[in-house]
Amino acid sequence: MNQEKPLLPLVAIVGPTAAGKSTLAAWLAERLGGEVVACDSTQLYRGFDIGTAKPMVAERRGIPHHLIDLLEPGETSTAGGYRELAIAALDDLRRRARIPILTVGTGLYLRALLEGLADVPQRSEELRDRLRASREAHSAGYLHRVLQRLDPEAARKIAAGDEQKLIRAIEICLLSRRPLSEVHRSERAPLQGWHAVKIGLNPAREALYARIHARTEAMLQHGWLDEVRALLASGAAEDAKPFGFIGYRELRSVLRGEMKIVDARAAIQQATRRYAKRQQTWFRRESGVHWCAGFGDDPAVQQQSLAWLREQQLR
RNA sequence: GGACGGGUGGGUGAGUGGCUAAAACCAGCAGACUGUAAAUCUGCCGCUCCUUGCGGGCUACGGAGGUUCGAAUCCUCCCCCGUCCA
Repeated sequence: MNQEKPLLPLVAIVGPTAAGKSTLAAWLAERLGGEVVACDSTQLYRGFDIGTAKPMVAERRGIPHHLIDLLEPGETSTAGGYRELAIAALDDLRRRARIPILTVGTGLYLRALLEGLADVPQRSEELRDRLRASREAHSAGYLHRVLQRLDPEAARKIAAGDEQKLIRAIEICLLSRRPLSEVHRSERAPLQGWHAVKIGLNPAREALYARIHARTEAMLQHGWLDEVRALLASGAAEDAKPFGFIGYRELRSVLRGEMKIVDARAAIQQATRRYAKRQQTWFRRESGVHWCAGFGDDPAVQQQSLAWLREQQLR
């Protein structure tokens, strides 16, 4: 049972990587009595600092930052796991009467937090291994045919080549003994007690790409490669999840001698551009976003955001 | 100067007479995505017109000619690039 909580404002800053979300968040937090809550699947990992663009201490302006550095490399972040952590963090902020300001790089996590997730089983590695094994033993399109049998409606929505989503869909059907599409129709539990106001940073594409390129250079100059080397030396498994993140995978190849640093840099910049594009595609559909056509460190954007937030909270 | 090899759409690179606006991959663009999401996947990708169709027109495989019903593919000359010989 959810006890009735008074509705408090929660600010979510959405936008592509390198748009200046962290800067804007700290700036707003200073003026609104807020604290920053990361909503980013990669910043959750301890030790993965430079490449995930975690705000450095100096950039935090003394504002507490939450949901950063909580997982070890060997752990796996998930949308559901993030939701739990975030709800706990929000409860804490509520008690202390501070406004949460989310820096949202991972759209799925925000949605999971705000709208809730369907009540479905968690991932089961054993089942997944078995599915992958039988996939090996069959012809192409096998997983899609399996889902077709379990849940034709879901099968229509997932491409035959999308193994990752097919496996999750089949997993849910099997574990919950119900079709996924039916599960998804059931009620989700949206976040209680918070009223989300969303600000979107949407700088011009070319300018964003230029920033991405420059930021990648800066990250490398600030010792990103050494960070990766140290993480590997500290005993983290080379195939641990965060080593698959943009940049970490390329630099791991450099350390293995499989790639030259200049090529890695170009690959990182390109992967980041593509990532930013996917984020923009996702956020474009996000409802109720107040969009700002600029970077979060732009004073005009900052003033505009603050003014807009004040309007919202006066209601 | 001579001998080979090669010049294909933004890039790499298949293609040796019709099924080729031209494979594949990359880049790019658009999109999907309810527990891996910095992930995964899908569509488009010469120009243009419309009655948006397995539709029409135009342009295209270094350049110019030629052979052929038909050429990126064959022939001739020219221009570039690479390797080797002088």
